[in-house]
Amino acid sequence: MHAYTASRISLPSRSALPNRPEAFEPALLQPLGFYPAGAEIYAQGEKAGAFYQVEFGAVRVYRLLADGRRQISAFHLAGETFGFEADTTHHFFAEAINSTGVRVFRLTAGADMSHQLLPLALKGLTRAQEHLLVLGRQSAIERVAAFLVDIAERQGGLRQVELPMSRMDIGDYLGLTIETVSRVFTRLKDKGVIRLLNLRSVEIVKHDALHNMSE
Amino acid sequence: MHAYTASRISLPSRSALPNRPEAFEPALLQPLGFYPAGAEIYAQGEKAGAFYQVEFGAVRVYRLLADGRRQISAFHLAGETFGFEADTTHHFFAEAINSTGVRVFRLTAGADMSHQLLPLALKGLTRAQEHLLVLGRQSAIERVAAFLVDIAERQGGLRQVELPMSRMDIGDYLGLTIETVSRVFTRLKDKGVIRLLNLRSVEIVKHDALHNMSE
DNA sequence: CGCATAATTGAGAGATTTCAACACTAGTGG
DNA sequence: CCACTAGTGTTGAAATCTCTCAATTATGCG
Repeated sequence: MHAYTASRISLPSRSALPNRPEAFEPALLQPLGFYPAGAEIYAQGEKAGAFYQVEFGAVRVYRLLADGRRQISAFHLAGETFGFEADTTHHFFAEAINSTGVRVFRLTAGADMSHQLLPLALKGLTRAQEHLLVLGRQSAIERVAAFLVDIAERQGGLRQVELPMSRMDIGDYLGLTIETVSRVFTRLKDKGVIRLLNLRSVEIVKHDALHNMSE
Repeated sequence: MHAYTASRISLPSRSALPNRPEAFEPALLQPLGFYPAGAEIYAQGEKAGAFYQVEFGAVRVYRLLADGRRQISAFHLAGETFGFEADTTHHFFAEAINSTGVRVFRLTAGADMSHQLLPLALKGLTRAQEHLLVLGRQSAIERVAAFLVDIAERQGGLRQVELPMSRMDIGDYLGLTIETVSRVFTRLKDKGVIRLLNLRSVEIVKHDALHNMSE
């Protein structure tokens, strides 16, 4: 349904990220999975039993309705963790957005990882609940502003934001169509709030304006 | 901002609930808080350090925008657990919807509750992510259908559903206005899918139709 | 019984979607 | 190196859905 081409966008180095990624023991012994653009990491209904940490690239986690409508519940950038499930079954799909390296942490029957997993699960829960406010109560321009602010913060708060995902991905994350996403980008550009350097990178010119818009 | 009056709706007994509530040790020694309709259980920004289990009644957890728009991220019915936070600070508000009894489990520095909390956090995460699909990609009628199906299941899958919350709460949960919620109820009634026994109780006549609508 | 609150209904306005055309981009192969 | 092509993004116009504003009805508690 979706076909994506690898991009040459370089994400900020891990040390530039606001939240240093956790080091799980024995992290270096865990297998590193490589996924090309669009590759499935796991599917809804599949047996779960691991969690994942993005080394480089980006991941989308989503769910589908019967008629193909898609809701991306989260993007995961370098250093971030995803894939834990309440059940022994995956409730969502996860795909590499572009060339992505993922460290896989298998959950073994013996080892207890509750300590490490609980803060990650709680962080994810807070994120999801905050996103509910965006989807439930914010206008298109507020949603895009919130998205840009969020991504910018996760990339270290730099002026320039690199978007690893397509407009369609952004739309499916924000509950909007690609046309609306595109129109809002144009509106923000015309207002002088952002500059579109190219399709996948945005410069935030009026950081305050963007921030105010999103709350 | 909101004033609610207590209702006389009797929720199903705990034994009728599909998921038996966890028994946390030493549960019976934990204080039982009583909250009248509309009372605050905790506020955003407040110090966290406990989690809560509904004994009777119902709770809404929500977040506000600066201009007063509200998004309810979850309702919690008898037997359900809520209130764990990633941080030491509450990111949301929690209020009793009507007269509600809540068991409070303080998190003490010594005791480690990761084992008990992780599955609850993961369950909450899955719920929130599923709700994202509803808010992001479903129409008003689909949202209300999904809501009724969800509440019905959590009340034991009975034909008759008791709604402890107002139309405004439902609207703020589904990202709709009260007028739209009301119109959708009327539409579902006219289609013969549900019957409105009174304002707070709904009989599901065509369960399959409702279920199909919500997916 | 009566008042305040909550819910329903109607009509018009507004935001986003849909459908359609066009432009741009990146990768391919001549 | 350029033309070609498929995919991606932008823009426009009309349609649709939900919201807003307003009036009416119903409910529940004192």
